[in-house]
Amino acid sequence: MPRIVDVDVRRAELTDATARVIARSGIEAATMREIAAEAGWTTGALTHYFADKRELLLATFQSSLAARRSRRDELVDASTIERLRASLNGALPIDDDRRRHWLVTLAACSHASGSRPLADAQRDAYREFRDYLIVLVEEAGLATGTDARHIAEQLIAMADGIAIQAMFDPDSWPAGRQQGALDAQLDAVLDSAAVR
Amino acid sequence: MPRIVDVDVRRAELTDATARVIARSGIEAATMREIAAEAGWTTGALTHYFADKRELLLATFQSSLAARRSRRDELVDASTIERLRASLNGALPIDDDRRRHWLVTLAACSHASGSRPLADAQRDAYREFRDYLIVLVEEAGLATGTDARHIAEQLIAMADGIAIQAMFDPDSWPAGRQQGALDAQLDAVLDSAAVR
Amino acid sequence: MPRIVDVDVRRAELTDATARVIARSGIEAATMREIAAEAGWTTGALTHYFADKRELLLATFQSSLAARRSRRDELVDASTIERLRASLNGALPIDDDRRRHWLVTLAACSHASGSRPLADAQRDAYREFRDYLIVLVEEAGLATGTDARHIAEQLIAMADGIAIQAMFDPDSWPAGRQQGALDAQLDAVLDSAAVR
Amino acid sequence: MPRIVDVDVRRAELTDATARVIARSGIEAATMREIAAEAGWTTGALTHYFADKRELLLATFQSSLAARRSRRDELVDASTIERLRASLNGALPIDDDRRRHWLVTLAACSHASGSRPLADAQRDAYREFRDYLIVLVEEAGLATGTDARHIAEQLIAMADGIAIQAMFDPDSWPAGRQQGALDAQLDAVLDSAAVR
DNA sequence: TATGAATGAGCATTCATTCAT
DNA sequence: AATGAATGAATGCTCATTCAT
Repeated sequence: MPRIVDVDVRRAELTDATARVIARSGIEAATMREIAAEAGWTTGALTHYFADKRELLLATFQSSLAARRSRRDELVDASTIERLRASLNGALPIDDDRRRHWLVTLAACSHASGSRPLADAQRDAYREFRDYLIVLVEEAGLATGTDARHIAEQLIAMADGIAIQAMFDPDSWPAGRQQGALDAQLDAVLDSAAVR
Repeated sequence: MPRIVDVDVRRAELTDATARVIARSGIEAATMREIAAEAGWTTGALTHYFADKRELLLATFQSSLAARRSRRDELVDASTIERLRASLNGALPIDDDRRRHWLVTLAACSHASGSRPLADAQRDAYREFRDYLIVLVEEAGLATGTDARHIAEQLIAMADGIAIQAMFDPDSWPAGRQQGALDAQLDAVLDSAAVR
Repeated sequence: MPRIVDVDVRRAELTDATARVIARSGIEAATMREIAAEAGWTTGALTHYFADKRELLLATFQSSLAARRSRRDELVDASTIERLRASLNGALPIDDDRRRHWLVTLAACSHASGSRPLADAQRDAYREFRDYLIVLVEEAGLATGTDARHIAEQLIAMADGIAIQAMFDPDSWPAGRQQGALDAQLDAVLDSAAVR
Repeated sequence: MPRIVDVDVRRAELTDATARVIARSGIEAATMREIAAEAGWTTGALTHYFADKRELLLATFQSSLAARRSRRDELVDASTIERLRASLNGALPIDDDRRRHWLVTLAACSHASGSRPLADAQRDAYREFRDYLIVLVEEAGLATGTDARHIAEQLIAMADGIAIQAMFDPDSWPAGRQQGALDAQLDAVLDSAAVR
């Protein structure tokens, strides 16, 4: 039983190391050697936990997604609006973790053309997030059905759109500006939905 | 009297081939051999036109940007609002060209951590687009100064946000849905700006 | 508990293989593939022991020098004059080992213009030999100070001069002729020094 | 008829350029492109004058030898002893031309294992020089027959031996030291021959 | 004659992967 | 479980050579 924990811990160490390497030096520098060195192991050790590199990359991407989800789910006690706001905030690259998540996501995206499982994981993660937001939108009484979906999609677009700009031009987009822009747009959506 | 070749035309053929390979098979499959084969040349020929792979990738990205800009600038005779709408539409992956541009952009993004010139090119392209939109926003009388900038940034966020979703989940985002979502949000922005 | 390998032994195997290839087919034929094949390994294995080709070539040259030095130092019990004679003999290409050493040295020399470490190694090896001979010349009571140095340099010139001729025209210079010429000149030097 | 002169002039320009590149950057840097650039031509032009690289290298070596011979033969009016002294001096790398000749010679030597014509040219050049010296030794009345040959070989060994040391350690062997060492040894040989 | 575009084999090197220990 | 030696295919790139102009 302790062994099982060990394996998961070790896999997490390795996917974290992978994410750090990708974030620091780009996907092309993320070789098995470099990742192993970052994690403090040898290349051979990696193969005990991941059959091959593709699997490691996929696991890294999924681990990054899981971390984002778990951050989001910590707020289970907050109000619906607060959870809405917080889960959108989670999409902004406003700290190292979130910035790393975006870098891993973009790396995965640029490999997705060549890897079906990666493309599927990416699509499913997006859909999971969208569905999560639809529930919140409905819970908050903003809209229902197709309208709720459109609002959820609009909210994701807002957050992702700001995030992409911040990734392209970090100097122009310090954390405060990102959150300010997101809050302003979110307020506008909430207002117009409330009016209706 | 050597064989005369239009260097710019040849370079464009090669960056186009590179973009096609990246879009079709992902950046990791974009080897010099594969690109050469796609272009109908041998690897050695590539080095006549690009010193090395990094230069080819940078040129491919810049060529993709230039194509997007030239599509945008064709509308020089249209009204300000039409040009606004069209230039945002240009950001949506609603046809093969635009979809390819996004794939090249994301590939460049995942390499930017390891390549300063690529990161700079990406940042500059974003700023150029933002500044272009600011002018349109001011021309359209929607806002001036900082407000115009914020609106421009909001518009980009909307378009890029929809685009990213469409890249992650193409099946959920046919061209019509993308444009519908963008138009709806754009109308909301225009309305709220008009009210003020 | 990985496979245990004596790194120094393996490095020596590889530099020996390199020297054999250089001697047999010339430096331009000494490719990583050819060397690996000569050693009975694959190219990838070379990189476990040498970072790159330049390092392998430098190590090969230094190994060749070390072998020559160790042959020389075996005669530690002999008389000074015998050691003098023997160490000069070591410079003549009178057997496969010594001939190979000269070929490696000349190959290194022709690469030295493009490789500072190689040029330095060559210069240092020459100076080490000269200083070794100076000590012997003084020990033998032939001369001291600057005179000892000039005699040492003259002795090296004699040996190297014969060696170079033998390398250029092996057919005219069988082992016996080389040693005969060297002995005759060495005797003349010893005589004239004794007279003084 | 003027064309024929042109061809020889052009070939000489090209072999000179080759020698300069070899001397400056080592044989491995002596690519066809580099040589063509050094000569102020394009690679294609080289093939008009030399069938392939091997032929160019061989011609370069022979041109370097011819230059050395022609320097030697300018002294046709001098005394036998002066011609002896001067022709040995010609072997010392005491100026750029002579130093370049040695670098070309050593480069050729390191390629000779892989090129029979180069090895033959080298051997023949050595024999030609030896025979030239034998004639001078006999003319000078120093010795005849086998003795003359041995003296000639000894003189070459002296000069080449000093030259090799000067090539390995140029800092320790300025022109003056080289000539001083050669003169001293030459005097000793002349004395001992005169005595006999 | 001279160009320089184009070739394609060959190079050093990298890398994911395997496997004996 | 973990090592690291070894593999060998694949990569980016170089280069002598060819050839249409």
